[in-house]
Amino acid sequence: MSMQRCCPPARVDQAERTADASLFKVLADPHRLTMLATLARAEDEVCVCDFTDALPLEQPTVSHHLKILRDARLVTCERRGTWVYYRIAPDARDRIGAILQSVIPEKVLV
Amino acid sequence: MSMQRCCPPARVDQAERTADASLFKVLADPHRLTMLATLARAEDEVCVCDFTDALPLEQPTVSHHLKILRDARLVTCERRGTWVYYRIAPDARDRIGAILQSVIPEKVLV
DNA sequence: TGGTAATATCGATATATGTCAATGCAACGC
DNA sequence: GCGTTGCATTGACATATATCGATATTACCA
Repeated sequence: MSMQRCCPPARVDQAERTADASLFKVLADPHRLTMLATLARAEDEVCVCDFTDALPLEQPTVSHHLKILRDARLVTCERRGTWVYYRIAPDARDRIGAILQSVIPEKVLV
Repeated sequence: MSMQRCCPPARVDQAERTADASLFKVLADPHRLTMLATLARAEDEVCVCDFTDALPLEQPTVSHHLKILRDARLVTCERRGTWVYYRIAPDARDRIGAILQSVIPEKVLV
């Protein structure tokens, strides 16, 4: 007897997920998460020097991570004098939440 | 005049974020997101062969990605005969949502 | 104008990651 | 047992990423 198929073929999701994966990639570093958590909890903006002081990273590395967060538009920045101040983007959480919802939709009880 | 400090020093978040970052790393690949999205939408379980058929990846690569999802306990699997069937872990969404909440807490309107 | 301080960028390097061919292993049918 | 099929593992390789020293840039102050 010939082997039967394993099962009715499942529909594999066809949505393009490259951009979503890219955003998760931005989140896939503990120091960037620390930066985001700090910015999310800050009353106001946070100076780059605070990160440089507090994180176990050299200044170019801090700057590198901030650029990745900027490019992903999860944070915004503003220079005042020699200093640069960062804020979390107002829609940062919603953007991540929306992606999570699109990948694993919340089951609503009927 | 001497330059003043940039600002009252901000408290940089001290929580350990390595494990959180690791979970986001698991999500930081478009093919793994496709697998999760497929499993999340499946009525029931999904056979590995469906992924091998539908994704533009060779079988060892599919197996590699599934192992990463397994190790992160975002999916479970069960062998029946020659075939192996995967399911999304029941707490997958909640675990990711909890991390998002811990990094960027939702602002509750007062 | 010249010096200093804060941040960004560049270049180099070590490590991590995605991919696949080759191989191993388990289960099935004959 | 033997061949076949589905999936996992291994090993190799190319690319991506985190990190840092060196340097550039910008703004301030004397």
